[in-house]
Amino acid sequence: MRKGELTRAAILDVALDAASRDGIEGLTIGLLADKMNMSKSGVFAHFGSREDLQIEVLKLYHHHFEQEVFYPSMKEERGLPRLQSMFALWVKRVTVEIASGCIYISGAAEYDDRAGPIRDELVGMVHAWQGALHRAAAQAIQLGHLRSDVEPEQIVYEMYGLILALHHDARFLRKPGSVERAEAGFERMIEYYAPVKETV
Amino acid sequence: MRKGELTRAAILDVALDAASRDGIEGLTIGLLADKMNMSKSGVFAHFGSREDLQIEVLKLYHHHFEQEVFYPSMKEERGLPRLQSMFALWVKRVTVEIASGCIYISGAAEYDDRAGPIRDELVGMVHAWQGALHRAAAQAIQLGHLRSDVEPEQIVYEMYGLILALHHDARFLRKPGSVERAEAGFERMIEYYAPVKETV
DNA sequence: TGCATAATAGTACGAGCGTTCGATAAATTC
DNA sequence: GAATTTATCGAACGCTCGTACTATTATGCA
Repeated sequence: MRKGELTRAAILDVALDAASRDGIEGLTIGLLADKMNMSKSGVFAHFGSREDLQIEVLKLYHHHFEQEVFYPSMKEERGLPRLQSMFALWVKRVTVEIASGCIYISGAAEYDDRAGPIRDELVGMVHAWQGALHRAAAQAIQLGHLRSDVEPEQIVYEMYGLILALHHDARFLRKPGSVERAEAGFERMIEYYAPVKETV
Repeated sequence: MRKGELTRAAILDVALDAASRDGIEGLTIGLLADKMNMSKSGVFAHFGSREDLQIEVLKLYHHHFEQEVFYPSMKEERGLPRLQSMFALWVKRVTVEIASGCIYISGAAEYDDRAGPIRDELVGMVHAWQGALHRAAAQAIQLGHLRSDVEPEQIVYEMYGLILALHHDARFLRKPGSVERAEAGFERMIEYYAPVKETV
C-alpha cells in the first residue's frame, strides 16, 4: 500500500471524528491540517476538493454504520428478532455517538435545504437504512410476529422518532435516562402491534 | 416608535426567515444587508454583535412559538385535551415550517457540541417547552385521563420523537404522508396509555 | 426653521476559507 | 545508487466574514 493511501485514510479518520462533532459543514481543511500536523495543501492534495472530502467522510461513516448495525442484525432471524436487533444496535451506536454525534442525524439538519451532491449522498444513505428497516418490519408482519394490519412505514417512522429523540435528549439536552426511554418506547410499540391471540 | 426600532424589527423578521432556512449559524450580516438593501454596517449598528443578533432571532422565534402553540393550548381544558392541543398545534407549526424549518430542532443539531450563550438560550427554550409538555402530561395522569403508572417524562419523550421524525421525514427526505404518521403515532400512544376500564 | 440626535453609508482591517502553482522532499522502482 | 514517480510544503490569490472607525444623511423636537 502506497504511503499516500495511508495518510489519506488517516486524514479521513480524523475528518470523521471532526465531522461527528461539528457537522459535515464544519469540516475545514485548515483544521484537518492542524490535527494532522500537515500543511493545508498537503491535506488538500488527497482530495480533489473539499466537497469530495466531505463525501468521502460520509461514505466512511456509512461503512461503519453498516458494520456495527446492519450486518450484525442480518445474522439474526428474519422478522421480529431482526427488527429488535436493528433497534438495539442502533441505540447502542447512537449512545456511543453521544460524545461525538450521529452524522445521519446532524447531516439531515444541515442539508435539509441545501441542494447538491452531499445532500444527495446523505439522502441515499438514509433511504437505504430506512429501506432495510422497512423490509425487516414487513417480514415481521408477514411472519405473524406483528399484526397484519400495521403498515411497515408506520413502524419505521416511530422507530426513527425514538432514535431522534434519543439523540436530541441525550446529546443536546444531556438528559440522563434517555436510553431507557427509547427502549421503553420501542417495547411499548412492539407490544401494541403484537398480533391479537385468537386462541390460547 | 423611532425609525430605528422599526428597521431593527424588519431586520429580525428577515433574519428569522433566513435562519429558518439555513440555520442560526448560517446567519450572515452581509446576507441580511443584501436582503434589506442596506449596508453591512447599517445592519450591524442595530446589534452589538452577530451573536446578539442570533440570540434576538432565537427570542423572536420563541415568541412566535408561544403565540401559535403554547398560549392557544393553555386555553384548552387541563389534562388530555390540553396535551392533545399542544401536539396538534405543534404538528401544525412544524408542518407550516416544512418550507422553512423549525429552529428548535435545527438549532439542537447545530449547538449540541458548541458551548456558549446561543446554546444556553436554546437549551433554555427547549427546556421550557418540554416543561410545559411535562406539566400537561402530569395533569392528564392526575385527572385520570391517562394511566397512573405512566411517567410524564416518557410521554414527553415519545411526543418529541414523533415531531422530530416529522421534521426529518417531511423536511429532509421530503416524504409525503408524514403528518399522518405523526398523528397515528400519537393516537396510538394515547390509546396505549389510556386508563384500563375497571368497571363498565 | 434650526439644531441635536439618531440612523445609515463607506471604507478598511485582519482572519479564515478553498484552491492553485511551483518548488522540494520523500518514497518507490529499476 | 540513480532515476522517476509520488507526497508534501510554502506562498499567494481572491473571496467572505465580523467588526471598528469616520463621515454623511435623515429624523424628531424646540
